[in-house]
Amino acid sequence: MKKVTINSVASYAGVYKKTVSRVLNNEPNVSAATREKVLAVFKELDYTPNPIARGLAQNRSFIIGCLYDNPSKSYITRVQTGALAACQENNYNLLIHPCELRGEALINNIEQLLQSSRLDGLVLTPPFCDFSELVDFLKSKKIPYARVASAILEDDSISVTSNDEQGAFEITEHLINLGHTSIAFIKGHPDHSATQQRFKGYRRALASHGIEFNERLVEEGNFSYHSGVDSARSILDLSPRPTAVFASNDYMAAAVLKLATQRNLRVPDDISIAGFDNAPIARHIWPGLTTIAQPVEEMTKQAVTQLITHIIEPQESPYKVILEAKLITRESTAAVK
Amino acid sequence: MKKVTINSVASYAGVYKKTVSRVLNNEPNVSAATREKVLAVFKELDYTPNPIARGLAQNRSFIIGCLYDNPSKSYITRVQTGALAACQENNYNLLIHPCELRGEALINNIEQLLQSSRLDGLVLTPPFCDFSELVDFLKSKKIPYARVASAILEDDSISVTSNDEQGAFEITEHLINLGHTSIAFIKGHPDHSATQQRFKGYRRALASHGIEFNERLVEEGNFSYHSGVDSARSILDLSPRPTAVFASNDYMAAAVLKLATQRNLRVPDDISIAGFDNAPIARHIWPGLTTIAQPVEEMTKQAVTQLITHIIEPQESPYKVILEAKLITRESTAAVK
DNA sequence: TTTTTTCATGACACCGGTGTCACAATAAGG
DNA sequence: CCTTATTGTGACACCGGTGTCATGAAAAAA
Repeated sequence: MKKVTINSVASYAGVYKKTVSRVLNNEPNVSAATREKVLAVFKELDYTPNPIARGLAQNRSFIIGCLYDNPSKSYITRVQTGALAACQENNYNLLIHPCELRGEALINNIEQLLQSSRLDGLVLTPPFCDFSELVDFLKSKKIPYARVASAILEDDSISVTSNDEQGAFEITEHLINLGHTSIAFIKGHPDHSATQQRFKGYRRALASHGIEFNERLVEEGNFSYHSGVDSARSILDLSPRPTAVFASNDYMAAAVLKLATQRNLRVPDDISIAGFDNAPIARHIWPGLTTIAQPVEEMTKQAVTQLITHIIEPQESPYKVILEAKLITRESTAAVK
Repeated sequence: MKKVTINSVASYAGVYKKTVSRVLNNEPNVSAATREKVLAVFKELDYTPNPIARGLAQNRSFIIGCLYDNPSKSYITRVQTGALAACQENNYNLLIHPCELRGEALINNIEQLLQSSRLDGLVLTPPFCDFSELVDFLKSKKIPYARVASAILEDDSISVTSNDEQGAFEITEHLINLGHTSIAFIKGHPDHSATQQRFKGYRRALASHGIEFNERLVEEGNFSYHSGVDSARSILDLSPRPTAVFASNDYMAAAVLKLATQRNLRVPDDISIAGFDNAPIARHIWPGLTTIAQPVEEMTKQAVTQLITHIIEPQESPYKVILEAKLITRESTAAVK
């Protein structure tokens, strides 16, 4: 495999390399005949432009960075899938960068990343999407970024979200419609805006059905399975025991299910359990979890597509979309007996 | 943030840029005084070399590609974690590239990837690590690669593996020691070498304990949860029903557990279930799954570290390591009644 | 002390593209 | 038919580093 460079193409086609570059970039001011000729040589020599050289000349890397700090592996892979789809369509590459939001030197870490990799832009997934310290830093450095699943919409940046509050409202209402009035709630990680949103939806559903909010039914979790176990213990120890539990994600819901089963409670006969996210585990366990499905891949794909569009040619008005979340009922919720 | 280039550093330090380059790359033939001076300027101007320019000059991209085609999200993220750890230590970046082994044009796809991204090397995860068509292609193109969790050790390339056969032997023996003699087995995806290895270990354990192998107890799966459901159905329909099931991974084992529970079988009292991989789901369900834990992150980290070492300076003898797998007993297996 | 070797550094081309401008050829306008 | 725009292409510097070689100074050997 001898190297095919722009120079070899140029001499082979009998034109100057700048002309080849013009064809490559679909620039105007190239005669149709020349364009055809060069394109034919591309085919014949099987030429692919060197992205590194291009990057050097244009000060671009054709790489997007994806920031995450999330205990849910399934969420991460869904984000990656969506981001990769967008990247591939645009001949971009994806660089993944897990790091801790509360790490001692997040900003330094990111600065280091940007300096060493010359990323063209960043995708901020929860909880980074709502971390103003980081967002402000990126703004000051003029690094393009897009936010996925953020609760903050006022910001003048690219943002693709789904409606967490509404999803939580619907799943709570689903429980209420099944006759439940004592519904425990497990919160997510306080750094994630989804945590507040889902809690709001839960409270709004209670209020709109005239059910009094009871603080003792609320447990603090952090989206991890382990935190779900602790919360579940507190909830199942309550007396009277709630007839339903709504956990802010499926891992914590799975933890409730596990503990309930260990205690010989029948789900959903003795207690209904609902989750959020439609993670794989929701259908891998018995009974399957009633949950809310969010279009995570689609959100991320749209966000990254817009980010790349913006990088290539800065847009006047920021792209903002809110996608629908959908209730999925499985066996873990049933009418109260 | 004005740009700091090698030229600005050079003029600031009063040396020629090549000298700066020498300091950057720790080349010999730089006087201690000059080196100190240049290093001081690095600090003062907060200089970071531009990897793109470097890449152009050295025809390198400082990017490793990670190939996978795996239904297990937890496995993928573990691989990524290990690979990222190695990359970060060496100032490399990781590019992830999911693609289908049996896709119509895998080789074309990979060729395209290599041409467009100028990757410095590839990590092959199962099932790619044992796909000779791809390995031969990479060899012919002289693309450095490392294989993770491969069963083929004869190859003269970097390979880090754990002993699947031995792991399967141990977990089968664990069941036998609990008194089980009728142990069903669910195979993995036929394209994965682990599938054969685990099956071998299962058979060796049976043989070494004088238990006759029964073909009717073996089901074909493909590592997906869904395939586990189908296999589980066949196994639970057998009469007499086996007293234990060993599934080639935890997702399929979880499927067996789900179906058994749906049919009101008690696990492990009525039937023991064992998995493989120690995926998160193994401890997220009740009863927790007895399984084999492999050091996936560590394997990948070592493989990538060696790959990078090899890229920087080709090694004479290929790096080969086999790491230990470990039996983890949980509640899903018990003595036969 | 003279000659040879080693060492530190400079000069410059080069990696493979893109940006800017000059210039000739062609098309449009008066 | 001549002047003025427009268009297609070439020439060349430049992006920010590294490779190669020349050269002068210092150290080692004769």
